Amino acid sequence: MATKKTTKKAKTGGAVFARVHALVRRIPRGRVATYGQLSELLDGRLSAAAVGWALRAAPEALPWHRVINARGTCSTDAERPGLQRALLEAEGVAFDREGRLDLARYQWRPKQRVDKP
DNA sequence: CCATTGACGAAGA
DNA sequence: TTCTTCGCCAATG
Repeated sequence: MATKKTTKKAKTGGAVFARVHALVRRIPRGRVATYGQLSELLDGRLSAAAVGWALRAAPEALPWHRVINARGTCSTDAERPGLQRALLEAEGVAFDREGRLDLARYQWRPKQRVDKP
């Protein structure tokens, strides 16, 4: 290997969005996932920020509203005020008065049950 | 190719 | 607990 300028460690040729897309689609209705969680499910090669980038450029067909930050708040409030919260509430997710939800209760758990007493 | 940004996360104050 | 700082990777100009 002689010329190695572009660090293509992982098929970054636009496959980033495709990967995130496939993962977000697996999130069941009434459940949410954090950016960091998605990054870990993606082998942790992508950072949470990278996941956010893919979602921001994602089509409307993608249920991005099920993806929130680690604080349990909607980061999209700047671009889509109230939209993400409304969509989640329609799926049975309850929000706090400060616009936050209980991650321990609504965070999607792949491969395991998600019911908390 | 370099610099800046961004819907993030973790750690420190 | 909240706010700030730094680091993360990818996309854009």
